Amino acid sequence: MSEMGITVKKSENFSEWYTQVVLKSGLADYAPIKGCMIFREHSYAIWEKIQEVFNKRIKEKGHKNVYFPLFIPESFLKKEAEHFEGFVPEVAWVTTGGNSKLEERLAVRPTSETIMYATYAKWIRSWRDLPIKLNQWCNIVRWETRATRLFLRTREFLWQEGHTAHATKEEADTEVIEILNIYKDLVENYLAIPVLVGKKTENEKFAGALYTTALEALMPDGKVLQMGTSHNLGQNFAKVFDIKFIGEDEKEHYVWQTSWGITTRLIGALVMVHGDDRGLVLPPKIASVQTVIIPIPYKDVDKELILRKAREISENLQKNGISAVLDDRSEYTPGWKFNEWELKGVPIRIEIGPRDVKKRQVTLARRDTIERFVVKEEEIVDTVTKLLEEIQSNLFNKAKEFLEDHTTTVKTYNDFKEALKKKGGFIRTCWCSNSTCEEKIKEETGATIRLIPLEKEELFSNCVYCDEEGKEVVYFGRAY
RNA sequence: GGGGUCGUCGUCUAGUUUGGUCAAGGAUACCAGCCUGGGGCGCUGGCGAUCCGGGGUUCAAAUCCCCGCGACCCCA
Repeated sequence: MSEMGITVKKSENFSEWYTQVVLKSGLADYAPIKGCMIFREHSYAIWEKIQEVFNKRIKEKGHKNVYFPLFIPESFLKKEAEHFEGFVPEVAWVTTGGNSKLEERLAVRPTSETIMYATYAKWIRSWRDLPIKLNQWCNIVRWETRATRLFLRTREFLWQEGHTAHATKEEADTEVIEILNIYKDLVENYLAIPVLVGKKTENEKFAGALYTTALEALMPDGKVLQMGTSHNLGQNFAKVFDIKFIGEDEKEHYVWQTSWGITTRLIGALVMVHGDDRGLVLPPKIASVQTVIIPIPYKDVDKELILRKAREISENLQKNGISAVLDDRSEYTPGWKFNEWELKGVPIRIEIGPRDVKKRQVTLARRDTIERFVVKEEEIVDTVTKLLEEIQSNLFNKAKEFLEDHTTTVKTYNDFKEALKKKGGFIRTCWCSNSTCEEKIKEETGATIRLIPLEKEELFSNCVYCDEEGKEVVYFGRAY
């Protein structure tokens, strides 16, 4: 047996399993630069699917896509002090152009607030210029010094960053929540990954924001992964970049801004949450190939007949909006193909051999459960359509169950530590809102407050750390 | 942030402990030819590695020492 398949079990060595799935399924490869990766066809197709879904949703809301420069002058980055402090440790700098040293060094964007907002200041004069609702899909560089992981933490990654400017705080608040909801819909209904949504604490918020909201998902190893963020920037950037408008009241006002993003990290989450010992398992709605048809020809039977049937099925599926690939490569055996497509996570496999042709049927195999059954020819489209939906919801439900199983409510610090150690996951508890307690807990356990739920939950105890009066219910966890 | 492991044909690896047997062995992939086809099938032949890079020790280095580069794992 070769080393082509996954050689470790997800349950036995999660890290190693993850790396193998990513590499062997053809999602990604290492680049010859430390901490950088290659997004191969398979992962880029997933990214394009994410783009497709998200673009559609924000365009419906009136957002437009743009592209701003990769380089940001140092002076821009420095304008908002908190923002600069937050990002400077991991900024990559361009100091030389050709043979000449630059007068002012340029940051390779770690995020584009500053370069975009310098321009917003130029564009905005009147309340009639508002709101501005722009988004860009681009690459980002953050010079990580910590250990990097494919998709999860790399020095360069792809993302989408939305940047809006509004006349009032209320409008900005609404924007933040609407985007958060679009993210939740994308992640839960397409990627089939359940999330918790909420607000970040002061310690965890975006550098320079008024407040940050986020989606957090639970990975099978009990660690928490942030799946997207949406910030209300308040007027912090408006004040330093001088983004002002004359309102209907004939007075001068600073704009209220938001920014929000999701990254290619989502693909890493997809691998971790749904993958199994055979490789990737893709939710049908995000899979670029939803069905693969594998003809099984024998020497003594009419190969053409089988192929013709296979083609017919493929066309029929595509006519009905189901993506299908006919794998008619004669140089590989059916068994070989089964393994390859399973590794790549294709939701449904359709086998068609002499047995099937004779009985006017096909054999279906679903990737999520590895079940196999026979379907009559005329029922293929209906069955596949239903099965795709079923796989989609099955994946979500399984992940949801895991999330619920691994969310523990505690009242005491001892229970907190025990739950974290034994199960990991989310620890739901009460907190006094004092950042000292938050920091102490982080120091002692490595867990941080991932979220304060948007809809306030009813208090049930004192602060889990200091035992002073509890002010809010929060969710702790160890984050990636 | 702390600790550990590792780097040998495209890939996975044997060899490193104890320097000489290594002009580096195997498997897989790849190429040619057969055979096949409902789970990575089989047979024959072929191609393929200045042992991650640099320096040092030595009569002799894949093996020992130093520096660098890169990757992985574990813990917080």
